Amino acid sequence: MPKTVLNPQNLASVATRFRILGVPLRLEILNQLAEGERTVTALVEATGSTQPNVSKHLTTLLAHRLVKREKRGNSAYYSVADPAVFELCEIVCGNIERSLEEERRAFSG
Amino acid sequence: MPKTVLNPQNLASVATRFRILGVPLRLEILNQLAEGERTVTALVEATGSTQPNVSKHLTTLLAHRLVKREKRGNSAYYSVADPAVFELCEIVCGNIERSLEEERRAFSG
DNA sequence: TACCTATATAACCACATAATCATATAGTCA
DNA sequence: TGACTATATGATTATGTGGTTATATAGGTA
Repeated sequence: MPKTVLNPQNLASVATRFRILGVPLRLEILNQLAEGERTVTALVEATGSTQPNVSKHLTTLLAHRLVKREKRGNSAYYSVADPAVFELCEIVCGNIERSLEEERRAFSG
Repeated sequence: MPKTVLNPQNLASVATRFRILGVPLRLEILNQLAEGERTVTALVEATGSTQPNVSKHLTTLLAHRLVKREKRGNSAYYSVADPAVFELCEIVCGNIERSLEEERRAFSG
């Protein structure tokens, strides 16, 4: 199964997608969008970052199709393109938890 | 559920883990290790990269507990620490496939 | 028209890091 | 011991990119 997943043609694409997710602010944005669509302004307030920075990350997320964009009136409403990304985060959290647990056991002997 | 996963304390850890996976050569290494433990030399040959480069990436993967290391004789045998990482790749591939399919549909009308 | 708000973008800086080269370390075997 | 192999590491370079500032664009409203 992994061999199918990681064949040479897909390898770069997969790596790119991981790299996109490897920025805390972008994860925070996606986390906000998990609760529903949000405007840029709302995301700026929620994350505490600057408007150009949030906007740029949204552009990146959009370019890689991790979010969708809908312009209504004066605002741009962003939403998660594929909720499956959250499964990723859960698996990663599971990974980390197991790592830490193992580390703890190794420490405690 | 996503809120639990992406709480502020874990956000940086999760992002880091994604960033570790966001390098093609590291994915290629993990892909090789999916078939079983490998020495550094074997990974150098399989990937076509240089020995110091492979060794450095293995050190990174080890530091973040994505691989395990066992020294036997003159060689170091690396193996995957947590097979769950391959689930990540499958999900990402699913994401990408759906994106491309959507793009294709949008193009074909 | 003019003014306000929301969003995007261009220019720039600073930093992280992937890759390379050279070298060091460590184990094996004669 | 010395010679060989395998692996790790330090120094260096080059490149990518996250963040900031300033500005541009566009829609709404008077």
